[in-house]
Amino acid sequence: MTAVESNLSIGQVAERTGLSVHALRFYEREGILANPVGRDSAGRRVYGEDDVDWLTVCTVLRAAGMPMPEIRRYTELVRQGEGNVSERLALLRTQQQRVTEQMDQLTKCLDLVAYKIGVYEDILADDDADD
Amino acid sequence: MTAVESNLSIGQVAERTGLSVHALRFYEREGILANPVGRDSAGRRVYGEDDVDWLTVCTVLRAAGMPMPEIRRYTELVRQGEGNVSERLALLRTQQQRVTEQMDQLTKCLDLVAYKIGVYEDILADDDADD
DNA sequence: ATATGAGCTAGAGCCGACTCTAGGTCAAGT
DNA sequence: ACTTGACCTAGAGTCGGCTCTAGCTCATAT
Repeated sequence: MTAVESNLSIGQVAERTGLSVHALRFYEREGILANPVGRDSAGRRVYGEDDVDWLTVCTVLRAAGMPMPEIRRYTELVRQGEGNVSERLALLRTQQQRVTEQMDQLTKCLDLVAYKIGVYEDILADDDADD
Repeated sequence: MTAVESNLSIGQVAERTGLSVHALRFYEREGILANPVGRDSAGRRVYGEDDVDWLTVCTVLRAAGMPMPEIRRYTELVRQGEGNVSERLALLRTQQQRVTEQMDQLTKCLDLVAYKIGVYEDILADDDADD
């Protein structure tokens, strides 16, 4: 059994994932949780360690620009279980490509910026030499 | 003399830079052009080759997440000419750091995604073997 | 008993960076 | 003469991803 129930409050999950409590509620509404979040007797959310793990994956994907609808779709597929591996694969490959494209752009920018920094550093060095 | 006046229309600049004509007008309003764009007798914008060059730099910076206000500031400094090299340097170093941070996140995501793709590929391969 | 703090829902608001619309000018082609 | 197409301005609208507010319920500490 993989029932790792550590019974975390939304605040604790926020702390662990770096997401705000607002964002966590928002993510739930958006269907971005592998298994529906439980509630205690007072209606408060009760998260498990596995939710934290899933949310951590999601933050990595989000930070790399994967759009919410795709994350939601991926979440649905995971929730459904077996038998949809090729769709999951397709989503991940799309993301993989998105990431490599961004990398290219960042590299381009880094080259440009490094070059310009070099130029400006030289100017400053020459100015100092003039003193 | 560096007056490279090729007299380009906004449409031609859009084509060359990949920006929309809307975006070009927006950028002008935002002060994102090294030298103020000229107008012809009918009030139409007339760009030079150097504007295209500058806009190209800007798109690279934008694509790497440099915010408009910083691009505007950088543009102002370039417009002012000499004597503000260290502020330019500071802006570029900020951008350099922003870019490397993004790279880290993308790398993290790429690792995760590549790992998961591997897992799913194995599953598919096993399924095929079962046939 | 009451104040504090964490949580709840539904829904409004915000921010950045465009994008689009309305209503107009102008030059060239048919 | 008139249509087409590229351009103009001012300003409104859009979209994604949160973020915040109002008004509420609880449990715990003083």
